[in-house]
Amino acid sequence: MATAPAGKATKKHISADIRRERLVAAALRVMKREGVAAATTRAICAEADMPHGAFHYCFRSKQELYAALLSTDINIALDGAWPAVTPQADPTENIRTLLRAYWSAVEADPEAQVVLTELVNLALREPELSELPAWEHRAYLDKAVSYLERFTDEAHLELTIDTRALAEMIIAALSGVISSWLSHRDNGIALETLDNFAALFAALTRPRGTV
Amino acid sequence: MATAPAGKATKKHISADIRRERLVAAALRVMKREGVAAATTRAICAEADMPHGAFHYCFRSKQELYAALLSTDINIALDGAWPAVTPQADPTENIRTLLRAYWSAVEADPEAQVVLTELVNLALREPELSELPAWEHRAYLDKAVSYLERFTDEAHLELTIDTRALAEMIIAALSGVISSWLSHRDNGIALETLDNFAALFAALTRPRGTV
DNA sequence: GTCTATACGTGGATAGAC
DNA sequence: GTCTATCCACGTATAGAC
Repeated sequence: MATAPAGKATKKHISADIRRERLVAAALRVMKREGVAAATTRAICAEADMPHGAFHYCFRSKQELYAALLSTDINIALDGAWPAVTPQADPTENIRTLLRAYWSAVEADPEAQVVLTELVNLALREPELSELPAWEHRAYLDKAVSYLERFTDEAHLELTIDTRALAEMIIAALSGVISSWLSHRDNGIALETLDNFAALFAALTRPRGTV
Repeated sequence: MATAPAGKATKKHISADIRRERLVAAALRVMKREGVAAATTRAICAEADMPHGAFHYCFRSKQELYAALLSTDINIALDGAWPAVTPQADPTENIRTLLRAYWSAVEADPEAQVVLTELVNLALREPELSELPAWEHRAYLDKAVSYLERFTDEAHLELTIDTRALAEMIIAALSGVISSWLSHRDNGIALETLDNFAALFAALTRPRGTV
């Protein structure tokens, strides 16, 4: 921030932080376009219009870049996917809205999903990165739990199943549908399956106070 | 088969077919142990106790090996996972048995699942292999459909939803639970989630003839 | 801090002796 | 058919001039 007066540098002087951001963004573009395997340090630097040497004074190693991608950049797109509750509407409709909101984020940027699965797969093999998928899963789970709490609260419902257990099912349904979609690439089937899941999940709610 | 009299070869003479099988098996072992990325042609040949040069007169390219793995070797482990129906038992129990049978195949060889997801991911990027995941998905779907038909027939039930749609949900639930499990590695949660799904899916059945 | 040039290892694939 | 030796491209990472 306040450390770069940038006086009389012979070459362009860009703060390392900004360079990091640009490299991460460039990496993501390359990965979406050509796959994680094709995102070599050379390709990433070229995409970011930087010399190859820049990579290693922004990141100590390539794993550091993977970590940066997994911990920040990817999930952002899905952070806004937890919609408002409409108390007067059907439980089914509310949950369907939830699942559809998530799905439309996927549909809006399918390549990001492919990259995400590739990165998670990669991370599961690297001991230094293997906790990131676990964190990510827990983050999603917590998001789902707090949505369900908000939902049951505002719609005056209660669950006939443990909240966390239902959240786990929702996450599984979402990632399962995505996984199937990656194979068949049929948006209609994916959406229909999610709608069917919504109806099932709604059956696990009842008006509060009902015995 | 009948083409190798193996007369006076100076070096060991093994039919190319057998070599292929051994290489595929060796590749799978290496992949389970160290990941798909580590399964180089050299590592595979070393694992199979063959010289490196053997690889390329058994397979034209490495992609051919990937294809062989994806189309035959991996799915076999899960082929036996569709259990018998117990007509006198609960629908929930029958579906739970189905999901649990699949899951126990996963639990028996978790590394195989990791490898499978890695290979599918890889195949999704290679145009020449990208149809294999689609085929695999359809194969699972068909298996699930025929199980459901057998199930509803033998247990005198009917479905309140399209058979194929339910099959799609079952596949999604299974792969979703696996995907979550890859992150948290908690067998208990996975099994519990599957049991919960079983109860939900059973709610989509009713005794035949009921209006 | 920035960039060029290079080191060093390893990948898939092949040529050519046996 | 089989195996050894080699080719060539490309990966990450670093040394060292500016």
